[in-house]
Amino acid sequence: MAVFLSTFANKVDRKGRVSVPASFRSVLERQASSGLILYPSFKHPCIDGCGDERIQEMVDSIDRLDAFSEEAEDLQTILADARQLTIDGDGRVMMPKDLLDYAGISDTIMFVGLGKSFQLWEPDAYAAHRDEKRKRARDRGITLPMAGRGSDK
Amino acid sequence: MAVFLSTFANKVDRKGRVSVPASFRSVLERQASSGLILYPSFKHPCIDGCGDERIQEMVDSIDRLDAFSEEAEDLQTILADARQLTIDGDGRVMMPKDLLDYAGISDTIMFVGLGKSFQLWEPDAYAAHRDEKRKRARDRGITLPMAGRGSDK
DNA sequence: TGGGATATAATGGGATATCATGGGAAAAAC
DNA sequence: GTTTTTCCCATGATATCCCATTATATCCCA
Repeated sequence: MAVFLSTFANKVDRKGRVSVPASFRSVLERQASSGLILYPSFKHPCIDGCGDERIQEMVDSIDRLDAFSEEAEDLQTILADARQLTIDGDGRVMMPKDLLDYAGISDTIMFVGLGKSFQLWEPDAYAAHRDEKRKRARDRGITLPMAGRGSDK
Repeated sequence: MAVFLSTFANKVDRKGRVSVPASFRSVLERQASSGLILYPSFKHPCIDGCGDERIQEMVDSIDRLDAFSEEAEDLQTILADARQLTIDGDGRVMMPKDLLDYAGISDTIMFVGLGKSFQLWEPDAYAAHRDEKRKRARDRGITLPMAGRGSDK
């Protein structure tokens, strides 16, 4: 599997560990990711996550902006707040407390696949967020502008 | 065969497994699909399905949008709700319970070929849906402009 | 063109492997 | 020396693999 797909609800144990969903692990391994990178979302009360590949792309993208622009500075805060977690032999990571607090997570984490990246949510918050997004998508009339096809025009 | 055609009714066994129709499997294999992707339909009480190829295109398309745009977020909900199922040695997949619930499926699934994709329906719901669609097509007088021909202009 | 023989398909069930999770002990940090 | 982290093993649930059975479709040859 090459992309982060689907959602998974896993438990945070008393030591602060969580199992990374097996399918997410296989995506990360394929990226030769030495682990997994998390940072607080600046749009939502959740945690954004990805592998090394994606972070590298983000760094390159930011680098392409004007060096001292406000935009570049804002985006650089993502890098400053990011954490690199190593996955242990059982497929788990230690969740930093401040990130859990930021997302309002207590004992269960929703892993949400978004293709090239993923998010971690508190289950109820995610349910609300998902409903809102789906509703908006439906109201607008969702269309998939597919790459590499005539309809893409 | 290169496209998903015809309809097939297969049983969901007590373990939640279903045989993917052999002709659908051969289409997926031709795509080098390691499996099959399912997600709840936006428009109907049924499950949409396709191969890896199509999802990969979708991910690439979304990736081309601005990383934190609303449009990208709406489209990502599809990825979050999608499931990748692997086809076992006997040509079967494990159906996730929530998808079965969404489509109201209990013990029999209708596989409906739609060319480049397909749908899974509860048999009675599909019969009703099919009648309605056929009736509408007849009332309107259906026409099909074929691609790649003079008439296409 | 029959009509039996041989694939292919769908389905069922038991054995095995994988995954998520919990807890203890060793190692490292403070 | 106490706390925190890392490593290792145990467990239950669930998915996966493997084999058997049946039905249908395809093939082959008289």
